[in-house]
Amino acid sequence: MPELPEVETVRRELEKRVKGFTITAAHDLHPRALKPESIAPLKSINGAKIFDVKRRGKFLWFVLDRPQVLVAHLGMSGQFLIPKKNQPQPKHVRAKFDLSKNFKNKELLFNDQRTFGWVSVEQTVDGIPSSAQHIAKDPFDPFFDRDETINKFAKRKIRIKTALLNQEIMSGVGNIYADETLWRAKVHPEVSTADLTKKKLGLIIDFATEVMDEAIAKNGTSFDDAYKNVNGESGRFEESLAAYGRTDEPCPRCGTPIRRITFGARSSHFCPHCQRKTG
DNA sequence: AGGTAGACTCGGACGC
DNA sequence: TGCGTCCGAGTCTACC
Repeated sequence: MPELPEVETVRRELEKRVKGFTITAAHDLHPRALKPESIAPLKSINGAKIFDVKRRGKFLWFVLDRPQVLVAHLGMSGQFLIPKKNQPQPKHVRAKFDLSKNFKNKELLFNDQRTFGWVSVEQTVDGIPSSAQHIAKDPFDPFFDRDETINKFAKRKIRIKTALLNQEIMSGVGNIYADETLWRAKVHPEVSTADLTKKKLGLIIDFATEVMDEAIAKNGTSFDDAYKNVNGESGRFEESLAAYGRTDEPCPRCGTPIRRITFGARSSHFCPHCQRKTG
């Protein structure tokens, strides 16, 4: 599932491969591909040159030679793919962008099996697209404020796992990296933010940053092949997961079998020995 | 108003 | 083999 490290991997690859190209033709090919809030049809960006590819949390957008931006969210299974010649067409293409630069042409596909992803044409405010205005800065943002984020966590009275998934407190973390973060921090996912010291909350932020940084270095996690980079390759962080998806396997730290619980229709994996509810 | 549950989505896994 | 059911998970909405 694409979380920050996967979206950042895609962003970097897009920056390399489509920056400087002009979108000669953009097509949406599925009724839900274009976000209903899009201020214009996709074809309105025909002729736009891509200046840059940016990201906040899990939101991705293309800066164009005009005020509007092309925004994309990968949802659970969205992929940007640039297929090689003679490669079979992916199965769930939701949008297609014909690109051109100096008589060189390529095709950028937005592929999405579960259709939770979308693209849209939007205005920006302070450089951030309208659909991402409510999304908090992620820890890799140069203006990310660690103390402010600690205070935002501390003001809440919710399970720490739920808080980590809340993109309005700190963005980028999804279910996989939330479990990995809490395993590293030795904090039970159901502990209330109100019962954690500011020092501990700071450590949790630091571990989240660390685990996502390591995942970026391995091009992300491809847990179930839903996530692929632009070139079709998988990430290599899965082998480094300590807790997520490792139910009944020994905790890499103490050997106790990893447990899986569910709340809020989400699964949480943790070590019952290292991550206690009390203490 | 803050917190939580539920809806949306669909292909793969699982069970009978 | 085939069919029905469950599962996952980001984000938004509705409800308490």
